[in-house]
Amino acid sequence: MNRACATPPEPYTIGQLARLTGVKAVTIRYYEKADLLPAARRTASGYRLYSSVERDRLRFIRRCRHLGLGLDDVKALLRLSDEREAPCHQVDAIIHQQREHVRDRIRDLQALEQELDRLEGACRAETIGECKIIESLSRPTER
Amino acid sequence: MNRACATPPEPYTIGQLARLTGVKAVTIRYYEKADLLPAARRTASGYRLYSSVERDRLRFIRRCRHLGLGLDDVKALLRLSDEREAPCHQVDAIIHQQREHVRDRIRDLQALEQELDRLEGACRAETIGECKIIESLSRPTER
DNA sequence: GATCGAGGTTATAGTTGCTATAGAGTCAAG
DNA sequence: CTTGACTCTATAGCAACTATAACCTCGATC
Repeated sequence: MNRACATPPEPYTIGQLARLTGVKAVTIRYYEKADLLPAARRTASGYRLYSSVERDRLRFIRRCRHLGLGLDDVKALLRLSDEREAPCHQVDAIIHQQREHVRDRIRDLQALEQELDRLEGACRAETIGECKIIESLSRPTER
Repeated sequence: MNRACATPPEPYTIGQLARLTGVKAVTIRYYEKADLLPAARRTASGYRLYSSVERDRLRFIRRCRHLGLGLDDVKALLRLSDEREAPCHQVDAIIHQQREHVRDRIRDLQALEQELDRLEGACRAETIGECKIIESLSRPTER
């Protein structure tokens, strides 16, 4: 039997939850400590036990992280997602800000890419003494 | 007199070097500890003293960092830049790899941007209960 | 000569989001 | 009853700094 195939019955151990969500057990414990997950119920011997509630919460977290959101933003979204009557502009704001963030980062990286392109095309030499790359990196600048 | 205007005479204190290179004094000390800079000469009272050699080295480092290179790569480039007779294909390789790296990262972020665009356009609701963003983040997935 | 502010020194802890390690206990199967 | 997979805790490490504390030094001013 492949244990990855069948969905185990509730409650889940931390390893089962890890397999169900794609979040490693160590990371789950870390999330608990970081207050993204409530302290888990325990067996008599101290093993953590989880239900589908935590499973869904973890999947939510994983999706947020996949969007590049920081844990603080994830925490905010988790809190917000529980208040179904609250206005959702705060949710919009977090996503919007993240988009701006990503956009800026892309622009930065594209500038970087150009610079690296330029640099990579520059070296036609055999030795470092003649290498345009090193030369370019060593060239004096205003500052 | 604005101390940022006139270039101070050598030797430089750490603060002067910081102003000359745009690298903060704390970071300069950090670079020394991280072996990117040799241990500085000191005054009788223990102040670090620098010359134009370190100034140029720091500018080199700053340019590399600006290209997104890690300190290990910077260290390698610094070492290579001193061997003027050595072949420069290792230099090329570092720059090339970094370009690949940046390219990959851009691709990742562009996918992210699309996803965030989609998400941001989705919410037409007033309350979180109806918010498509939260819904989208909560939706069950295969894993 | 006392004092003041700017600048220097060290060592240590914090940042982010985990990951790795050590050393121990638990559980189900053979 | 032993094996092996799993779990527990606590601690340290990663990258590349940044922040803090507590102290020392320098040049100028009163």
